[in-house]
Amino acid sequence: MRNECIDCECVLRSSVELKDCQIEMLGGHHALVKFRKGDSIIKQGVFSTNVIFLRKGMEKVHISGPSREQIVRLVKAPTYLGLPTTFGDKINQYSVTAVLDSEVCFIDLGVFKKLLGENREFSSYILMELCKSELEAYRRCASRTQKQMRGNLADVLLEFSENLFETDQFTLPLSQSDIGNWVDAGRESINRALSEFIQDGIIEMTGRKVKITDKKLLRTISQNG
DNA sequence: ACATTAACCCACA
DNA sequence: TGTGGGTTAATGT
Repeated sequence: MRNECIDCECVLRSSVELKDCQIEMLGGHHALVKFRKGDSIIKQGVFSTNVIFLRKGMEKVHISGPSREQIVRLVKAPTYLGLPTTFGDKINQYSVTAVLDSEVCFIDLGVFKKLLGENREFSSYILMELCKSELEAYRRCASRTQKQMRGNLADVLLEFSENLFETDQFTLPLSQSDIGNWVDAGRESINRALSEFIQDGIIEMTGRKVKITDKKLLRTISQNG
């Protein structure tokens, strides 16, 4: 039987050579699962002993706050999911939900820890990823609290076009109220701001399809906020 | 908050 | 397999 871990990015991406026996171990203790958009992959408050690697798709990471659900960030494949939540605590501290059809691999935490112990490069790669992600979180936190809504919305659009989809034309995977939850705004404000962007010729929209026509202006809005 | 539209499910032909 | 009605979620103002 073919070991699908051999060419999986969870191994390749780290640019780390796992030993054959380590790949074997991974192969024997994982489960590949497909999720449709809207499906919940990690549920806050639920017991978990798996590390999850996202092979394909895009997910929103969200946490239930004092009064409402807060979207923390969006991630796309390939990446690990739930490292902080499975290492830090047996109970998930946040939720992850697919916003596009996705493919994920559940890896037993014990096996994952064993890999970290045996393979120094692998563990330093993981450490690096977590550091980058923490820095990113700090940056976003400062930026989001200090910027006006239009600036934040501009950031979201730029995020989609530059990091997530890498095109100027894409289909929003989130509803407007989700975007509101993301940038701390009501859905109506989002709607109005989007209309303004259209008026100003910055974007074109058909349903959820977005085309960015004036990226420079969008950047300006993002900067002065 | 309200009106309009789109998406979805189900019964029925 | 296709169509109308009824319901709900998303959107626009």
